[in-house]
Parts: sequence; C-alpha cells; structure tokens
Amino acid sequence: RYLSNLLVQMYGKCGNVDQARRVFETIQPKNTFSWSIMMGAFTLNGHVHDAKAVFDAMPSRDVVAWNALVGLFARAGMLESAKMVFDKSPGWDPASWSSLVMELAQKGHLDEAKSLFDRCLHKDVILNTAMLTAFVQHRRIDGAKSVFDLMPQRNVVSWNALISGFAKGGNLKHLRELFDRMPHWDSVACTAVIAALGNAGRIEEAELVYGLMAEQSDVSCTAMFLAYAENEHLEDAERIFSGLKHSKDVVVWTAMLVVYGQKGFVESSQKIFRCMPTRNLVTWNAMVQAYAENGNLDLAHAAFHRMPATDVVSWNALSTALAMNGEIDAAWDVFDSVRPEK
RNA sequence: UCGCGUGAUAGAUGA
Repeated sequence: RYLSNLLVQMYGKCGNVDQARRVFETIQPKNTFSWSIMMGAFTLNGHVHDAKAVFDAMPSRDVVAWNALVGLFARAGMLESAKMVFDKSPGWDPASWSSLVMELAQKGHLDEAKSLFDRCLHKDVILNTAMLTAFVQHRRIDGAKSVFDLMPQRNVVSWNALISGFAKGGNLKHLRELFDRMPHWDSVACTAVIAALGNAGRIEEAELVYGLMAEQSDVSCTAMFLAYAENEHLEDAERIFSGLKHSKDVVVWTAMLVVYGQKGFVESSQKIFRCMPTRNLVTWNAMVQAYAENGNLDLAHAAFHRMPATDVVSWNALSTALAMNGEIDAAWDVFDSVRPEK
C-alpha cells in the first residue's frame, strides 16, 4: 500500500494529477497517508477545489490533514478561509500557525503576522524561522535578529535564514561575524554570502567562500558566475559558464542571458533564449529588457507581444525602454494600457 | 517502536 502512496506522490510531483487520482482510487484500504498525499498532489498543482474535496471526503482527519487544509487556503491567498479552518481545527499545530504567519507577511501585513505569532504558545523551530524569514522579507533585520536570539533552539535553516537577511542587507561586517559564528557552513549559507560579496565587489572573498563548499551546484555556480560577471572578471565568468553548459535550470540560463545583454551582446542573449531548455516569465522579461537596453525597440516590442504572460516588470521594462529612447508618446500609450491589479 | 503525508532558509528580470 505504501508503494502506491509513493506512486501517487510521484505523479503529483510530476504534475500529473489525473494519474495520481487514478492510482489513489485503486488503493484499498486507504490510510491517512494515502488521503493526505492525494490532497498534497492537488495542492501542489494549484487545484484548490479538488484538494478541499479530498479533505472533505476523508474518513478521519489528523493534525497533518488540518495543517494541510490551512496551508492550502493560506498559499492560495484565501486568508479568511484559512483562519476559519484554523479556528475550527481541533489542535493549533505550529504548522498551521506557520502557514498563516507566512501568508500574512507575504501580503504585506508584517505586524499582523507578528501579533499572531506572539499569540502562539507552543512555537517550534520552524514557526520561529518562518517569523524570522518574514522579517527578512521586509528587510527588518532587527526583528529577524531578535526572533533568532529568542528562539530556544536553532537549526541550520534558522542560521541560514538570518545569514540571508544579513546578506540582503549588505552589512558585510555583521554578515562576516555571523558567518564565523555558524556551527555549519552548508551550500545555502555559502551561496547567500557569495551573492552579497559579489554585490559588494569583494571577489577574492567570494572565491574563498566558493572554495569552502564541498560541492558546487547550479545554484552556487550561478551566484559565483554573477559575482564574476558583474565585477568584470569575464574570463572567470566564462569558465563557470562552460561548466554549466548542460544545465537544465532556467535560472542558470536566464542569468547568462542577462549578463550577455548587459555586456552589449544581445545576439548571444537571443541565442541563449532560443536554445535554453525552458523559459518562464522572468526569462521573457529579461529578454525584453536585453533588447530594450540595447536599443532594439522593435525586437523588444515583438518579444513582448509574444509573451505567454506579462507582469508589472514586463510593462515597466517596455515603457522605460521607450521613454529612454525618446518615444515618449509610445511610452505613455504602454503605460496607459496597463491594467490595474497585478 | 519504526517506515510513506503538512509549515521555514541560498542563485536569475524592471523602478
């Protein structure tokens, strides 16, 4: 049975909810794992209604099921429903608190998140770290630091979350102090530090941290690549690039595309765009931006109109590009045609 | 008692 459970989970992760459901229906008898795995598969793929239906159909509901439902609504941005479910749930598990705190913070209600957090009596490491991260997202490093200091226990993730806060804040002295105090340096911490050092132009130190890592990943290589490229160490950047040629990661390729665009090689950006394995909204925005900042307004326009979806960044890139090239009227037209919301 | 399910951290795009 639990092999079938794993199968449902696997299909869910691949985005094949129909197949997941098919396997789920053959499981007999289903245990609590089967039910919440099925619910998780729908949740992962954004099928809020189906996930809720699974919850409703459950013969019995344990903590995990309740947490999953709170998390489902919270992540879908339906905070009111999430809170109602939370109030109705039999226990107030830290996992539910955590979902609510994160979603509140993400919506910009940091203070509400904090007061909700303060009302929880049995906080665990994850909930504390979620609150810490919420402060970091709002660049409130002081708040993040005080959550960190007050936590009864910390794990790698808590340390990394605070490191990430200092890294984003750009205070290298504090970053350094905290980094030296860390019990373990894993790739998450190192990558955050490399990015911060790169932004500050401290290449030698970034290289040093890069060398500390037991093994490189696409993520750490991208950070190092950008550190080099943004500080004009182009041969070194090129060297990292060669090591990433076979990556299937969108972020890697988008970073490459951006760098070539910024150095004035739009054709290379274009080639990367065409050859890369997958593209997302950020990739498209970067491509439009690359055309725009190289003065290729027509190509920028053309790309913009072929975009499967657009967001504020896309519109902004296009209209500032037009404005900077003297096409003030066209820029206003773009600006005016932006629909409110999103 | 253990094993499969829920919530937290790093790299890419505009201002």
